[in-house]
Amino acid sequence: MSSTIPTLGFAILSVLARADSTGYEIAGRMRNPVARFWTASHSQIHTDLRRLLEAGLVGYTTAPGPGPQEKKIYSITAEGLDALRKWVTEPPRPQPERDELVLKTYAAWLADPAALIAMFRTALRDHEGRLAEYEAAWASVEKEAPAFGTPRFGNMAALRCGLTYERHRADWCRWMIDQLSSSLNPSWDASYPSEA
Amino acid sequence: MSSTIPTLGFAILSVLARADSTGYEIAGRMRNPVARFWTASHSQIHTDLRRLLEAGLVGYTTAPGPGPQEKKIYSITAEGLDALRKWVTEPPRPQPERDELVLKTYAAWLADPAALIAMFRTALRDHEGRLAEYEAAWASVEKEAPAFGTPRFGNMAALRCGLTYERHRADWCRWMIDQLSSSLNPSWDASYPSEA
DNA sequence: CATCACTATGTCAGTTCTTACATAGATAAG
DNA sequence: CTTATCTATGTAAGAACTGACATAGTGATG
Repeated sequence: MSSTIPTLGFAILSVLARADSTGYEIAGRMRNPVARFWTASHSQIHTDLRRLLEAGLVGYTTAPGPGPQEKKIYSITAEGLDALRKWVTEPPRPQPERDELVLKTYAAWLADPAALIAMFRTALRDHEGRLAEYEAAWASVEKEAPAFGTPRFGNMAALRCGLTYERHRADWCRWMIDQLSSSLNPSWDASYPSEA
Repeated sequence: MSSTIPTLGFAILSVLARADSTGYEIAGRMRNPVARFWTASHSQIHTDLRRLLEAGLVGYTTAPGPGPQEKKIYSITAEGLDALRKWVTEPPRPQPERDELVLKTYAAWLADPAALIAMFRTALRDHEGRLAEYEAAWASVEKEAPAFGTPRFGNMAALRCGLTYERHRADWCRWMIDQLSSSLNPSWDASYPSEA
């Protein structure tokens, strides 16, 4: 084929395979806790929707919209579903690892430990917040035990990854805070009253 | 300032803060296990090095090179070190989460479980391989217990993150394989000999 | 002796993505 | 009554990045 579908295209198809949506709703669904793994701005989603449309992988019906343009409710076509099914089991291409916090960590030896502690505490709070969200969602999905072949199975599987990811991240942040704290006060391990 | 430094610029500075390097060497150091968190192609690194040079954050000396051009050994300037130090403790901007394997997982309910198992087994092998690398590196860095203020502290901290990340990933892949296996053979939990 | 991998720099076309701009109705909060 | 937020679509400039091309010496493998 002349035009290849970018990964975002498949992310869009993955959303549409569950429910017909407007471009705006697709963006929202990708920001939702269970599906927070390929976020994109609405402008990029609109661009890629047009390409999916040209490739015949999606279609749409119109409805009156709030703005000057009509609202377009997109749905996946049979060809789109085929393409998505085929793509799912293809080996993922090696991802470029890009993590700003780890990069900062790599250069952390140059900076002020106290400022670093503050930064990691903020990161820890974020991760703990998301972890709580995921754990609540997990509790309900685990009881349900969704069967393979239903969309809820996909939710559960992605959620499981998010859950253990946030756990690992929070643990690592705590470890960093510990390391940085003991570098501020090297005699922490002596732990006897300072005003004896 | 008119031109902002992209994150890759700081990744380059982080490498140069440890040792003077050619553009080629920077790319290599960013591919190295301990620093696998902001990879980039050499073409992008050359582009950003020129911008860092224009901003006065790096300098270079030349030496005879293998190709038609001279080899340029870059080093970080005092201004570059200042900029890097300042950047390190600034809160990281929210990262766009993009994970192709998790995206495939979200759509996994549409595909063939056997093919998915094969895909996750491959992913598991990759993660276990990197985990073994990281664990070996960790054993040596832990004995050393590098002090804050030395580059080895940065190595240790980044390595720690990579280590627990690969652990979480490998665990998740194993969990996925279990889930998918039991969907293939739903009576696995009965576990009595099939040829009794 | 040929071929391959490694070292080393650079350009260029094209893709992907971000950010800002532009429009506009409904609904809720202050 | 004003302001903000949510719904909803789109354009356009520019940043960031990929992948292919181009050049060329050294050293190792076969």
